[in-house]
Amino acid sequence: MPELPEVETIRQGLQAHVVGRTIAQAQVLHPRAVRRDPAGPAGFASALAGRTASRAERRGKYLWLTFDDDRALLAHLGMSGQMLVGDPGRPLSPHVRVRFTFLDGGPDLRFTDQRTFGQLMMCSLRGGDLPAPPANGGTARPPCPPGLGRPLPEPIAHIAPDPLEAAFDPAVFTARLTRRRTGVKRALLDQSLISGVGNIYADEALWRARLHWARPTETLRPGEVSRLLEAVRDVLTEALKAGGTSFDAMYVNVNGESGYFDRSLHAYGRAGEPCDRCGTPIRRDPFMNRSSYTCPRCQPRPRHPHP
DNA sequence: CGAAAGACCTGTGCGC
DNA sequence: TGCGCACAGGTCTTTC
Repeated sequence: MPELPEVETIRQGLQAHVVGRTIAQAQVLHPRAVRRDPAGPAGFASALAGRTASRAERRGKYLWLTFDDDRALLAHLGMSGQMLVGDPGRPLSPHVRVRFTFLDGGPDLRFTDQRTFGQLMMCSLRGGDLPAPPANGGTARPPCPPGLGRPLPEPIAHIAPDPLEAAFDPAVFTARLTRRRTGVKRALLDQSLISGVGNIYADEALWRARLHWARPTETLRPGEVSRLLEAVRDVLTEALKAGGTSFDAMYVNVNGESGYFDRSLHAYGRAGEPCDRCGTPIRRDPFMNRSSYTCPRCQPRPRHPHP
């Protein structure tokens, strides 16, 4: 599943292979892929024809291409979304939802999404200081400006900063987290509190921080919160490092199910296998219509778990 | 505002 | 063989 590290890898791929090229045509092959775009499939397509992206940016699991008039193409990959760049003549797989061709006749871009939870939409950028134009039409600006208050797509104004961006404030996060009345894993998955973390990396971070998923947020001590935050940062950074080389060929397979981080997983999906720290079998619990994996010894259930 | 449940999707693997 | 069902799970919407 594409979480922050996978989405960042894709962003880098789009920056390298799509930014700076002029779109000839955007073909919507499945209307559900643009269901949130108020202009509909035809409006979406006509809004993109002839445009040239200036940057590829990301917050949490969202990524977007910016254009020079404060409009943006916003993308979320959902559960199974992929961005594929390759020979425009290759066969069209059945799950391609949107296809972009370019005036240069080079590699096309295909948004492919088996389970159709992902989506694309055109939107406006709001807030922050608008980006200065590139000095000489090149890549003068960093691809993902670290500054506070950078412009964000309007539809994701409610998405909190992710822990790898400069706008992330640990003090603000800590205050908001401990004010919650819920379990710590629910909080980690709440993208309006902290973004970029999904079920896999939530379990991994909790395992590293030795915290149980049902631990009530209001009982977390400052040291535990900083331990958790460090674990989240570490797990995301390491996964990014492990996957960061997968988007450099002409045929670019940028997907979230690559499993390149599988070998490094300590908890997720390891029910019954021995804990890498203490050897106790990892346990699987039902959680929010999915699963949580914990070491019953390293991550003891709290006395008063949040239901 | 915050918390929780339901809806949205489809391919895979399992038991019967 | 074939059928139903649990499972995978991120986000938006609705309800309280």
